[in-house]
Amino acid sequence: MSVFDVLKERGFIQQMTHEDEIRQLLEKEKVTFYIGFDPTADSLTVGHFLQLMVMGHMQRHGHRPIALLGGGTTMVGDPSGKSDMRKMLGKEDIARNAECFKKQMEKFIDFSDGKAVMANNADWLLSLNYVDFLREIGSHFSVNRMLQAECFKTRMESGLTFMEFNYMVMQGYDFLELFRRFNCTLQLGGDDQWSNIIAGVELVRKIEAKPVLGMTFTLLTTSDGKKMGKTEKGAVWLDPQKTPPYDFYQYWRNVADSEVKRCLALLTFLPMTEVNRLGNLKDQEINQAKKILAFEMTKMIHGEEEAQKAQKAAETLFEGGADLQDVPTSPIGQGLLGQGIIEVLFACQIIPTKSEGRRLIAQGGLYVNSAKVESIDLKVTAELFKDGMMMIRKGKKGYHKVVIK
RNA sequence: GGUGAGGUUCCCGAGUGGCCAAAGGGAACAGACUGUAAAUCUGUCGGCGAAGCCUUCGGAGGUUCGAAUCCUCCCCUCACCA
Repeated sequence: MSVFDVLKERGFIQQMTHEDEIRQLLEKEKVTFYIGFDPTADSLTVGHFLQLMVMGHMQRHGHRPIALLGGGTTMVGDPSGKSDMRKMLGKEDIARNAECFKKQMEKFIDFSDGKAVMANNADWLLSLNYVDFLREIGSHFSVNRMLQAECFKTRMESGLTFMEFNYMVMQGYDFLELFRRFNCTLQLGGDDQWSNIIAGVELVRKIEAKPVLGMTFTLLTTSDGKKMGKTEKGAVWLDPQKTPPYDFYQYWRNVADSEVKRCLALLTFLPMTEVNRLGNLKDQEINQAKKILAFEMTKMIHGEEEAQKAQKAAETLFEGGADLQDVPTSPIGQGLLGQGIIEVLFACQIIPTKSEGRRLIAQGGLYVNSAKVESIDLKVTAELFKDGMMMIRKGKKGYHKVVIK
């Protein structure tokens, strides 16, 4: 089975510039391909992870991935699919973010012995000469055509700066550079990158007269079209500092029934027979599939040990048990003893404001050691700490352990 | 640069001198129902609080007993024209 069939079967593929050529190429040759990642934050997200899964599948079938860090393109910012211009990032921030990306990627992709390449488009974009670039590259782009591009559509109403308008040209140029440097003949990316990918494919074909190819993958969205990987706290990050393994596990443990199969196919390496079996479970049974999804993903990203911990903590809290060791914990100082419950929760950042704490108690949504808090006047005393800890439950699933420092 | 339309609480969007912490919708949170799911229903949804107080409607001033609403200047966005 070629990697093309694998990607197709698992539901990755969205659009292709030349379907037959891509299929044949992937079956017959070892292909060097690239996916670009713009370091706009200091951690990758699950959206990036989907791209890394693709890289993983490709690499397993002997193809050579290039992970292209957008040190140059991030200076400009991709307008695709965004309704507003992104805040401009400084060079130092971008470089630091790129380092973070790099470290995280190395956990999933094997970069040893040239099995994969890490590149950064800052290396060629930042030193470009404006006029030379316009003459050599800009002359191959038709503004008339660019304006038709899907990725600018939303921006044609709300406004698009010339800076961002050039993003497509820069990404097109990336492909040309990678083709020249590494004989990279295939660009992959999320479906929001379709316009940018076409730009690159056409540019290389015009200048080099070589049949390079492009293909996009499904975006990680829920069935009603919303982006997945978002929580009330923001994105689901791969960095354990930003999204703790327990929260990460819980996110996937709680995905909607209708997403389970898709997530298993896209975000794990489980064989499709298993994915189909698990994804077709019904009612209560499908919780098994969610546990496996959550465990597998946590394992890939945070390691087996963390995955075990997260799973154990979750089972203890939701299914009963004694081992509370791995539940998220907030330490408090001695000085908070005798204070009101709201003060303590606020200090632990379990509640963002005191008003919200009051509201929570008024609505009966706060529990201390499994007992509903009836009054906002409850004082936190030493008696509430059993075995040195106080269990807080916010709503149905927000568990926190509070311990005294 | 000219002309026109705008900038409202997380988002969309009403509000054009007191009844406005500001309609409605979305998101979010809590409760009921459940399977740590979805859908549905109910409640909450600026902050601090016992009442009450404080901060908010692009920014800075001003008029007024009283301004998101009126005036002045400034900043920004969009459309058409140049």
